[in-house]
Amino acid sequence: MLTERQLLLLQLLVNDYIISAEPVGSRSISKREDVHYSPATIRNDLADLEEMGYLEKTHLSSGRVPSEKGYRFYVDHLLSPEILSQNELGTIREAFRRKFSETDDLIHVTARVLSEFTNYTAIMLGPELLDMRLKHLELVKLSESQGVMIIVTDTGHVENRTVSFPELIKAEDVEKIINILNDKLNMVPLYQLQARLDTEVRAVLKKNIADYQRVMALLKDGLSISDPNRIFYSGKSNILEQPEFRDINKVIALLNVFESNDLVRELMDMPSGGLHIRIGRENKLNGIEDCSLITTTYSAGDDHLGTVAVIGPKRMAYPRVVTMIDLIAKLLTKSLSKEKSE
Amino acid sequence: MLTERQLLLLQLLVNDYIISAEPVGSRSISKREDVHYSPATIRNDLADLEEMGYLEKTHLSSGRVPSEKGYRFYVDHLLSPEILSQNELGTIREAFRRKFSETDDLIHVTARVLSEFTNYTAIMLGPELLDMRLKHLELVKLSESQGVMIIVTDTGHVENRTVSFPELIKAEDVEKIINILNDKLNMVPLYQLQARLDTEVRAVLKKNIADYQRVMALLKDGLSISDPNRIFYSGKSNILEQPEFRDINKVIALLNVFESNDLVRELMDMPSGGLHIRIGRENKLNGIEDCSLITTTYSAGDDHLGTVAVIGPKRMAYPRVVTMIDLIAKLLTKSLSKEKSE
DNA sequence: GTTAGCACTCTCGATCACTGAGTGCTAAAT
DNA sequence: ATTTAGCACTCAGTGATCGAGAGTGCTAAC
Repeated sequence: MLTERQLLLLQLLVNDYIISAEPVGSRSISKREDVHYSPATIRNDLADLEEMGYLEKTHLSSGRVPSEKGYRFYVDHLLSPEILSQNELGTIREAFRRKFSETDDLIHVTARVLSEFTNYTAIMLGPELLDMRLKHLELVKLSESQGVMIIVTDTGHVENRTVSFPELIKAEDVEKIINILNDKLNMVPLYQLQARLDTEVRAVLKKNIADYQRVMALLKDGLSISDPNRIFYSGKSNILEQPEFRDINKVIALLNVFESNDLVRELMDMPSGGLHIRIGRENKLNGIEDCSLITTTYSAGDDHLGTVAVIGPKRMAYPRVVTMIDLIAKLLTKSLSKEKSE
Repeated sequence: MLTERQLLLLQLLVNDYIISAEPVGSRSISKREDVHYSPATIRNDLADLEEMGYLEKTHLSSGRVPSEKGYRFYVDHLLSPEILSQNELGTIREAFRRKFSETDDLIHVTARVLSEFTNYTAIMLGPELLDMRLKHLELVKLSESQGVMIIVTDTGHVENRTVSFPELIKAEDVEKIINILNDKLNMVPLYQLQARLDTEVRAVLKKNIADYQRVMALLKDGLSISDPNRIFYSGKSNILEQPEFRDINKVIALLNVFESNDLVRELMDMPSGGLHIRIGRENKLNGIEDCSLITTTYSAGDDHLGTVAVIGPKRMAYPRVVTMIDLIAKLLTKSLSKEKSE
């Protein structure tokens, strides 16, 4: 168990280190106004904390730096969210007040605000596409042989894919097909589309459409939703201003992670909704051992949850980021639900 | 005027420097098998080339490095495109052979191939949205008050935006409106949509729809195309492996440029189609004084031109990149036109 | 339990000498 | 008239050395 004083010292040390990025020594802690222990006393406690694994030294006679265990303890027990100034709060609220013509737009703005107010990198992950339901289908012919299949989901998300038309299909037939589909597949979850095509649509098509087998092929093709949800970033270069990223190789490793959507999706995959903090190696992913990730979820109507995250160095301003990401996820949720029901 | 030997030396020196990234000395040039001049002779010529502004020294007694003027001369007069191995050619062709469900997909793959085979960063800029023509409009109601407006262009590009519905508008009315719009606005360039709404649609709506003023407001809103064309990147981290980017500040400057779509669009704006090479400061943009940019255009049917670019250090493997970007732009054009007319 | 004092460790920056690569210039060779 | 050999000179980079400064651990006194 940690003594009161040790708790205090750990907290002060982490706070200090977050700001300075330099190993913190006993003397500099003891100089603070709110501390009236001598350097020697502090040294003893720091030595204990180090022995217990909460602190580390960069070399034999340096000041201390929090270990991952230390950060973990800090965020679990010593973290008090930062209170934002009225000023900042106002600016952020203002950013969400304007009208957004596209959902993508709103997501972009959210990412930008988050990265600008934290000075780290913001990552936005849309809700799982496959969980959405079909609201409307449309098939537009572009030329004799090519067309676009458009899928609108219940959240207002729009997917599109190019399809090649069987030759000589008639315009009325296209209309008929679309009507059948919209009738039969309304509000079906996207991941079931393929299956329902066989069970519910095939028979009707057979009855109504001449060349129904080719049409089925076209539909199968057009309704294959493999496309994963999109990922947006903002402030990628912010993280580079952190002193821990003066080493180019770390930068390369990090940017490589960002370039792989799969990795990022894996990285942001959390066991439940709400706020999560992953520190350093707790992220099971090469290249970001020196980063911390804070995620939370936002909702895009009903139970469609998206994820918003901030990634920065382990030495992250946790109090501020926690407050910020929480606020911004709530504002985003509000904006999205307003769009739906206003 | 440059002598034969000077031309040769300039070419050899640039080629050498492109590979080694180190200042090139007279001795190392003279050691090549295809050169039989002594270091002293070469030194004299290099001194002349330097005097004429084609070469520079990093310090008084260092080897030479090409100046921007030197690179310019090199690409204008000494550049012979690299011939790709059958092997590489095959792999690249193969990548374009598979089926793409979305145009975006194809663009992504193009960017990836280009960055992987050049080891620099690829940038893809879609055709100007505003030049496209309206092929099909759709208005989908999501809830009582919200809907999605979908715009399909003649190239198969799909745009969408959320709109708020006037209360109590009837489903048949929505259908009527859409029919009118599709009738009146077919093949109108997107940049004219707003204007045509007033001149051609207003009167018809007035006759047919009860609450026509509110509907007009909705349409005005939904048809405002301000959204600029999208930009894709691939291999952002490749460029960081170049020794000239060991300085973090250059990296930050470059990534900042990448984060601003406006800047990148400005950067890639060329006076004409076809291949362009911009070296260093020829790019009028802070942050990329040390980069070269090679762009060319691809076509997405008719006269919709998009731009594809490779950005790397001034010391770029020009012969290879020129060959590569040319090949890939052609393959992309072919894939896009195949999609339309196959 | 807390603090003062002291010897010890390690980093960082400055200085210095040395090496190697490269140049410019002059005079000899072709 | 070119081309080349020879030589003195310049400069970046490396490694060794040194002192200052910050910090620690330990012991003994408060």
